[in-house]
Formats: sequence, structure tokens, C-alpha cells
Amino acid sequence: MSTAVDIAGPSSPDQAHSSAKIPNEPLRPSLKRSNHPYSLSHYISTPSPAVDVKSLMQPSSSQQRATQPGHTKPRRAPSWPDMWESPSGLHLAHAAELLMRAGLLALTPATTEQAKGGGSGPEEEEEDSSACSTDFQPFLGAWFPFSPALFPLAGFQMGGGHWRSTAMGAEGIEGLVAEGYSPSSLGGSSGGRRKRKRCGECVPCRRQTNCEQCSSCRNRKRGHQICKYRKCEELKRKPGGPGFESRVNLPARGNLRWSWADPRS
DNA sequence: GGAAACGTTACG
DNA sequence: CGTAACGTTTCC
Repeated sequence: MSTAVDIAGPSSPDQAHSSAKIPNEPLRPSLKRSNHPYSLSHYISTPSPAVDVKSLMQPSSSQQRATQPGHTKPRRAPSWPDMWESPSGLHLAHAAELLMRAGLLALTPATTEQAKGGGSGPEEEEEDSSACSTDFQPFLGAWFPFSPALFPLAGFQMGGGHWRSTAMGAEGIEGLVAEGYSPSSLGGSSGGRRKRKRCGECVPCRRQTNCEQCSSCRNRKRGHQICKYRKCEELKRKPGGPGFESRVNLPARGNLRWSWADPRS
């Protein structure tokens, strides 16, 4: 029962079908570079991950410092834009799913708080971007920044500008991204309704081919809609929906924040 | 409430 | 100008 990762779509005839003019890159050229070096099996190499990883869950300072000698700060994580541009989106997504299934992907608010710690001025945003990410290097052997693209895939739900973890009570990590919502595209000023753009990062956006089976594909001429399996998760949300603006600090780009809501609360 | 149809915007 | 696709309206 593979948690329907809809990137597979309806039995994926897409590979064969793929309609004529599907833009290969969702939004950014960088997305094209989604060739990740690791296959799923790469992550499944440990026979008893539950044990192994748990010990790694407290990598403690030793491991962290090993990678970052001479600095008191937790190593500098890639800035958000960096993460966004990560060529290894699927790579990370795969890892996320596996970790989620193993119940290992725990997000510790402490990480965030501590990282933020002493107070981060705006100018420290870059440096402190580590505060916005939880790294899973111990698990993956590579930095594992969060990306919204991971969550739908890993069993996360999105609601009202918050991502919820259905797998665990993750909480406290702040911020969320609403890339694609530029102030203007939100219909801010001109009053006219502006079109939002695909985020380019979510699973559907990453999908490159139309299924040719869904109603949207079959009815493209009249429907004017993108394949259902390619419909951006962000665009599915109502711009004025609950929490859209109030909860998401409308991202002055580079000031993106994550929000986590504890499903238990 | 969801799907279909249509208007409209964005872009090459 | 043609096409893709978002947003809105209408239909069931």
C-alpha cells in the first residue's frame, strides 16, 4: 500500500502519453535539474532503520560539530532559496517518505528555537536560515532541508497556510512558503484578478506529463484545465482561504517561514 | 460540493 | 495570434 504518491498518477500511462506541449519545467529552469543521484534503495540500505536512526536522532553535538569545526553556530544550512533550488527535490522526497514511514522524521521545535536562539535580526536572516530547517544529515548522508514538495508526498496535509504532519506531532517550526504568490498576483493593487502561478515545487508541479485520463486531460479543449495530477497544490488552495494571509506572513521573498501545526492541538 | 464550461490572463 | 491554464460561474 504505497501511500499514493500521485506523482505516479493513474497507473502512469503518462510516460507513454505525455501530451504534446507540456512544459518540462514547471516554473523554474532549476527544476529541470531534478536528477538525483540516489535511488530509493539508497535509503533503504539500513536493515533496521528504526534502531539505527533513533540513535542518530541524537546525533548530538559530536556529529554536528564534526561537520562544522570552529563554529558555535549550528552549521549553516542552505538558505531557503537554496533549498528551493535544490536539484535533489525528488531525492529528498524519497528520503522523506521513507523516514515518515519509519516514523523517524521527527521535527524538533527545539531545533528551531535554539537555532534562532539569541535573536536574529533581519540581517541575520541568511545566516539563521538554519533555524528554518531541520537537517537530517545523519540519516541521509546529505543535508536534508525541508521543502514543501516533500510534505504531500510524505503524508503531510496542508491546511489554511499550515502544514500538518499526520505522522507525528511535529510542531513549532515556523514559516511557510507561498511562492507563486507575488504581491501582485494576489490581486493586491490593481483590483483585477491576477493569475497565480504554479509553485513548481510540489509533487504535482514536478510531474512532467499529463495523465491523459483525467477529466481535465480528456476535456482539455473545453475545460481549459491542467491535468488533475499536475495541478499545483498551492493553486488548489483558495487565495482568500482561511489562514492564507493571516497565518502566512506573506513572503517577502527571502523571508519565508514555515508553520507547523500540531494535529493534536 | 464537485465537475464542467467558459472567460480571461499570461506567455511564446 | 495560438496555446496553456487560472479563476469564475453554472450545472447537477
